[in-house]
Amino acid sequence: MKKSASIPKPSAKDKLLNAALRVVRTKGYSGTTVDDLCAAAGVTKGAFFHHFESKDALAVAAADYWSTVTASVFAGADYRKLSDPLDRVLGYVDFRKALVRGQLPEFTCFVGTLVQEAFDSNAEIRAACERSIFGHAAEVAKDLAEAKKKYCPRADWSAESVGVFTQAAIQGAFIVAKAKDDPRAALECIEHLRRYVAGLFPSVNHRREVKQS
Amino acid sequence: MKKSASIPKPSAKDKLLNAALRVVRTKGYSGTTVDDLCAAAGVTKGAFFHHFESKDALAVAAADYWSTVTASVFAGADYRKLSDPLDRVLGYVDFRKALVRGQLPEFTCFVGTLVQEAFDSNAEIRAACERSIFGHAAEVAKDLAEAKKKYCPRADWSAESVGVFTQAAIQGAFIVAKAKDDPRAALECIEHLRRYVAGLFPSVNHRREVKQS
DNA sequence: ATTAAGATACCGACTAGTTGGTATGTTGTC
DNA sequence: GACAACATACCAACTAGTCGGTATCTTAAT
Repeated sequence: MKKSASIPKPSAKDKLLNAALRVVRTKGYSGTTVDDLCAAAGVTKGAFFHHFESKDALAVAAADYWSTVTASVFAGADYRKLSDPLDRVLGYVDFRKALVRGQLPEFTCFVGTLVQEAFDSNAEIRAACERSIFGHAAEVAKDLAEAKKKYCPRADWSAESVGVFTQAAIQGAFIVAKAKDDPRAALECIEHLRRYVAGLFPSVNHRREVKQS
Repeated sequence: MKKSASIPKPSAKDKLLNAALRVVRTKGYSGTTVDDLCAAAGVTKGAFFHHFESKDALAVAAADYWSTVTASVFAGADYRKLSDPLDRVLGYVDFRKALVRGQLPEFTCFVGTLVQEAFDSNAEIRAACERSIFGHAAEVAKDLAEAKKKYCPRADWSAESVGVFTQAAIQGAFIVAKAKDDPRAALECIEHLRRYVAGLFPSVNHRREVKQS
């Protein structure tokens, strides 16, 4: 769609999408005005409505954008290089912990925030959030399925379902962290998630947590 | 604060609080207007601002109201009568599953929805949500602490932390259900939570799930 | 190489409708 | 008649979206 070589300077569209991720996670979707987004992106309203039909259309685009941004973050993470699938699964959870840094709006989930507000009012936004969350869950489930096949093929849980649960637990971790205004609350929750996932492989002598860079 | 005997007919204040629980869970907090709330409650704007200083003040009151409503729901549930603390803990999780019925806005968490939007913009709302979530988590932690003392006093997890995690997992379950627009996604997540909690007591031969009325 | 012509990207003043909140009644009860 | 509990009318600020306009980039014929 757009040549990415030579860094042509960020377009208003890109700036608006990035601004949306930041501002919406801070103020919520309804609480974010189009003017807020334009100001944060450093563009005008004309630019906004040149690139997006409506505020809701931007939300859909931003959710899809979030999917690609996060996909590349996880694709490039160190734990992906581990050869053992269970190492990758636990490495994923540890990586999620490592991502909990800085202020809350910097590490919480854009689509998780968005879907809370839009699930009932806009079907297209909800669908975009579903793609993002369940697409990511499916990636986690791939490693889970491999690990299950290798270590406990007869276990009575499905990789898909556990993959979704990892996402739920992490989303919930963000909510309690917001309620307490303390990122450490999220970390403790993700610790429990890790313990649960490790416990799904009772035959394995669990290695220690892999430190993330 | 208010005498509850003899059912004197619902005041505008009560109607507004109940309307807030319903409407905010459907449309989100910023997406809900004062007029929406007045219409849903069947009262006028004058009544609204007679009882509440501002929309934000109503949010705080509604969060505290949510705390009392939910506290009485759980206090009156059958699982509370079980004598064994671990039975009560697992009965709690099963009860949470049983509450997942009807449309999404009917069983999702008011304060979970609210804090997502208000954690950064209004400290009093956030604090009210913290009281609600962590107060409830502490109730769950009471039974967890008793169960731990009875069955595995030397286990390396704290009842408080697990109590908070139960809330996180349930909040996350609601988010994935909203994303998928399917309550069953929440049920599957709560199943995983149950498996995790049960697994914290490895010495116990786990009984089957208690059916809820 | 120049130029004409169209397309794309962007600007910012403007508008119609909405929003939280206010000012001023009215009603019933002690 | 004083006070609480509402109701009605209204407003100033804000909000999503529009619209006429300009700058720059693409294409292709000369």
